[in-house]
Amino acid sequence: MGPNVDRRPPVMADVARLAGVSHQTVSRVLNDHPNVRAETRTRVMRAIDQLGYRRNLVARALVTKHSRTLGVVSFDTTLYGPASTVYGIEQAARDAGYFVSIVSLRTIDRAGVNDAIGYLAEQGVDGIVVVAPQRSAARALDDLPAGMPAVAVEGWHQGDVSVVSVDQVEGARLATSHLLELGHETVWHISGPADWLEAEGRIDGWRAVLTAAGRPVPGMLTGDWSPRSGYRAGKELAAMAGDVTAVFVANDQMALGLLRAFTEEGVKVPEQISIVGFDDIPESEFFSPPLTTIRQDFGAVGRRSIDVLLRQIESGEGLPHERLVVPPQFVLRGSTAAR
Amino acid sequence: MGPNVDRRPPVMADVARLAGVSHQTVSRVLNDHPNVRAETRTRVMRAIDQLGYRRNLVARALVTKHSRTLGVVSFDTTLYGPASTVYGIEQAARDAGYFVSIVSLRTIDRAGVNDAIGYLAEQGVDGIVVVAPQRSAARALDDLPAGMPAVAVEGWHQGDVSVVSVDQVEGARLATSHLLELGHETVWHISGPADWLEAEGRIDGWRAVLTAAGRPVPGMLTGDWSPRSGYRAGKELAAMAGDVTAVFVANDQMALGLLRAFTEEGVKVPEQISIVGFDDIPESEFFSPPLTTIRQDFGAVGRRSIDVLLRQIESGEGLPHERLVVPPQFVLRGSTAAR
DNA sequence: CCGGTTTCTGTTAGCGTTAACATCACGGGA
DNA sequence: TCCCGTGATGTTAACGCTAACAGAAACCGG
Repeated sequence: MGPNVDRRPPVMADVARLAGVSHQTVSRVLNDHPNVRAETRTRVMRAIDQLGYRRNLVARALVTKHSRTLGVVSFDTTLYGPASTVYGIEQAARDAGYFVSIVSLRTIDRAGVNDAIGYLAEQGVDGIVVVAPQRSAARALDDLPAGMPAVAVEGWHQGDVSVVSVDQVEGARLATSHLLELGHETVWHISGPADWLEAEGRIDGWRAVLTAAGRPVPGMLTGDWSPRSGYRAGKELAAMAGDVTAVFVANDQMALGLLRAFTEEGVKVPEQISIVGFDDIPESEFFSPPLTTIRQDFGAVGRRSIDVLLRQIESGEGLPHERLVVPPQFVLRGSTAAR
Repeated sequence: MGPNVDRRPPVMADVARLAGVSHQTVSRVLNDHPNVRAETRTRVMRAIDQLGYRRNLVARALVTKHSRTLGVVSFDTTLYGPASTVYGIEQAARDAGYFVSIVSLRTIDRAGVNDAIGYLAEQGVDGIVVVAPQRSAARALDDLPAGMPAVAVEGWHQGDVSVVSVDQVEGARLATSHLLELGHETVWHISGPADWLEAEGRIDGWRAVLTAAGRPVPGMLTGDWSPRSGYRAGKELAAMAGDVTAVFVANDQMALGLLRAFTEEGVKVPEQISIVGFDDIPESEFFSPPLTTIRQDFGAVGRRSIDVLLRQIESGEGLPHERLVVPPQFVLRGSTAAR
């Protein structure tokens, strides 16, 4: 059927020939250049979908030096937090007309993050978002390729890179004060793993409220974010019987483990012990009892980070680095009660 | 400091000049071409990291016609299932030396999936994985760009595209038979939403076991995968008092909602009603009681789909389309008991 | 009806890489 | 000694697109 029997996909020149114009005119039509006669435009358009032509963005990127692709480096996108953040990033990027190329690290360390950034740079991304919740990962941002726009999410700030994050310290404050206001003498804390910035922020907020109120700061248990580690901590706490009346757990999954351990040990929540979690995962509302927790708006974090990044890209570098903080939100449910 | 004070990143020609060779030789070194003298190779290498040169993969893709990038189209990567699948895909792809470009759809319909595929095709991906758990989305695969390697995950098979999925029917069989073996007269089912292929498969397996055993097939309740919808179903079921003794719930999140509703209504699990879930999310083990469920190995699904896709890409089309099924696994915990 | 805009379209020259072919030096067998 | 194969390198021409400039056609006021 006609001249188009060969396998090779059509290129601009083919469209041009069919429409009886130059390839440049086709380019103009595709890029909404104003100076094209309406009739010419429709003729080109007709040729385009007659041939099923799609423009080759690789060739375009080569000459414009913009790929309209953003790189995202993240850690274990199986977890609710990272997954939601990346989702927010992807949505915001696509709304702005950008593609998203993802590198999801198994283990997160400086070298791994650096490699990932390197790959993305070779691939020609216009900017990079690094979801770097760990100290070691955050440090990798110090040696970004020169002139590469970048944003750190939940990252640590010191160098010259913008950071968007939820105010962890404030979240921990909300949780701890709530428990004190209910009349508890002090609040125990099950923290996240050591190297994590979020874990540190939550510890800081918890400790700050306690000392400001002149309360004793109990020894702290450390988990790894998993329900299982919360379960182990719960067993330990349950053994301490009446000493413990209130616990602030660094995330909802560990809180679930705690709840389970308490159920097994016959400890009643919230009658004997009150619990506050962190994150507000979709399940929390249906725990037994429903979990009082601190909500993080991961979607907002993702969107804001793209805002910051695009502003950097489109203004052609030179912008001062920003530090954007998304406020956490207290969510009252059934796992806390007055002492 | 020397000639390299300008901002423009170095290109192959710069490296060539510094090493005193032609740009083609630099290309040869970079591509591990055998015919390069060892001494020349090291000279080039030295020049490369002296200049901090990185090769421009966009230019490379333009001439080779291979971007070494794979496209992934998915739906709500906030959910554990899709998130885990995409994670598996990304890991497998990177191990094979491919990048992954993701489009995560808010709502999934034929037009949306088609657009996404179109964008990815323009961007020059070498192949596409579509996580298409809905009938409507699966149909979009019928009009893939000609010659574009593709794989559907959890998709529907009829046209000429390979499919990788967990055997939903078998999973539902395992769940239902387990409950019958415990002596329950029949098994109720809370299904997933109508258009979803996974929901359909689970209904089929459930119904098949029931009719094969000559048991009555109770009316079916339908949820939307969310804990809340499970909660609503749980309230309904609780109202039916002694009639219901066993429930197979189409996913773990809804099972959690069910558990919560039963707790509120004073229905004891597993004493009065046994429950089996589906997915085995990390939380299930710590529900009260720990949930008996059917595990889906999402990571394996992701990896297998990349296997299939790469085989297609690297053999230069023409391969027969495959249908790969990953077996589900029964996980016995505490939410089921003998009648 | 003429010079000077303005609008439309075409021509040419890259972007940075790899493919294909050309060249050159070297070594070994006839 | 000559010739030819082989290995190492260089030269040239794409890849498909946009930018920059050039030219033609249409328009306008004096």
